[in-house]
Amino acid sequence: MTQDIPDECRFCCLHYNSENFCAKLSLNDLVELKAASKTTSLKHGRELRGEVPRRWPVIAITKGVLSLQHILHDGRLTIAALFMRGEILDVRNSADRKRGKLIALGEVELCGLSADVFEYVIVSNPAARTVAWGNIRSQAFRAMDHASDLAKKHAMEKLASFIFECRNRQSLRIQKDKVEMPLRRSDLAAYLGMQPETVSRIFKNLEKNEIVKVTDLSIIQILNAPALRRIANGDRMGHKYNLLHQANVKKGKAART
Amino acid sequence: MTQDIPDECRFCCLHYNSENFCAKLSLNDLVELKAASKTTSLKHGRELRGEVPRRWPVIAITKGVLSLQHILHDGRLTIAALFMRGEILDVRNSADRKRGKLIALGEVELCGLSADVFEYVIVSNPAARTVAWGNIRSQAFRAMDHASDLAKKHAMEKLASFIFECRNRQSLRIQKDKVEMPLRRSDLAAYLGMQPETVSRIFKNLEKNEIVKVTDLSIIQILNAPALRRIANGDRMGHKYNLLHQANVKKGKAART
DNA sequence: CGGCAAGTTGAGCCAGGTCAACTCCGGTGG
DNA sequence: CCACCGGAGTTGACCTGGCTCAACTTGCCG
Repeated sequence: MTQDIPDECRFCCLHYNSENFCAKLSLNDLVELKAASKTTSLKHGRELRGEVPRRWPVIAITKGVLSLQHILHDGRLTIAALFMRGEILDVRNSADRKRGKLIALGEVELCGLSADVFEYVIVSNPAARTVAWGNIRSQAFRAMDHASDLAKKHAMEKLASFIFECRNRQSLRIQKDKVEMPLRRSDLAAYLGMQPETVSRIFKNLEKNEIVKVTDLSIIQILNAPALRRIANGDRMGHKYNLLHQANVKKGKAART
Repeated sequence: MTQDIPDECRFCCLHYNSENFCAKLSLNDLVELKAASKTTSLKHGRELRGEVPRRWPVIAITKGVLSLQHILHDGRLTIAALFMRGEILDVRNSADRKRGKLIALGEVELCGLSADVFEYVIVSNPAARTVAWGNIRSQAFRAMDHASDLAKKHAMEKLASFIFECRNRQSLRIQKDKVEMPLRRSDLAAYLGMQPETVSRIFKNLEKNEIVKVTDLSIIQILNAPALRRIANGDRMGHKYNLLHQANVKKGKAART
């Protein structure tokens, strides 16, 4: 009896994109994994919880952006990490850590995999293992990069870094110099550890200096990539743009040396 | 021909601590892995580079603290992550990412493992695989937690969180209420995204409020754990301690409600 | 005991947070 | 078709936590 690729998989980026996990599977394994999986979708702002993460704790994002949110006692909210299409998030044993909630930013579709079958695939298929291992490693290193951005960069530098992060992560590029930001301003602020007001001001400033152009609130066109790169890397030269308080300057405060 | 546990392994925490990677290995595998490994030590401030990370890219920390440092163009330095005794750090393919340097904080000893033999063990030994996978997952989640701390917490809250992080990570506890901080103040500041001066002021403040007592610059005694916990969690109540600028208060600024 | 690095203390300042008002836009129903 | 509403984003004015710079103290090593 010959089996065929399940329809849901055929049009799923984890399968048709040859670098992703499911693309590495044999037909048999794919069918088996599919049988032990559960697809769901989440609307903006909804939390992923309940049966899905408990019974299918290896979560492959097939569409949209899933965020890991932490909330402090007094209500301050941060987005600790973003998970985008093609990534696999392993939430096994997440009960024992009282870590944050998984909240959808925009429309999210995902495919929960059974831990047992996932484990079996990891052992039997070296290519799939390499992809999965590389995936979690890049999550770790990305989180570390992000932590170091938050630690020492100024608001404008963080935003510049994030534009590049988006560019690197997005699978489908619309146009060479355009980057899609699949987040609302307030979520962006929560991820970068700043206020929506500040995000707005920084974008305005970057536009005034003709470094980027914001077309659609979620599409950023990079006009001056080298300058943006310098800002992201914390070059002192970027400081000449760092004029959030232009008003003060106009009011007559002396320009710095 | 009967083999014995290699001496170096016998007294290594990765082996004698039953939760760690090498403890899960059969004697044969242990001997084989040892044969394909390379131990080194690094003095404070030295970078791990050259042959070791290239030829033995799976690095098990057996003693001390290794840091991943990022440096911005204008010299600002951050510690993106800390790797402590018992942890395994996988730096395969780290060439293709222009990510930071691995710098020893204090005396570090480590055991570099060959990628091939490590991979073989991962496949053949489920218990070892679970440990290694769990290890990298906790690195990822810890980095995310840290990122979210850096994003929204105040200096005192970050420091309080870090005291708990140290307590949770340290293998050997000296005394119930004492935590060892295996970092110098300036490294601590680099990890928490603040200035050494600020770290100093915060410690002074915590001592004045009898929440902790600093005995040895690297030993912190927790006097009031619930209060420290509240501060770490961002409870508003913590604000009553948040008086870095006591001078201003003394000078007559009105107390807040 | 002398010299250097690490840590501490003080004074002043500024980047970005806070608060409040306003604009923009998509959806809804009369 | 337009008036209304509510949430997201923007703008302005002001304030403050923590950075900066500089001077000082402490601890460590030869």
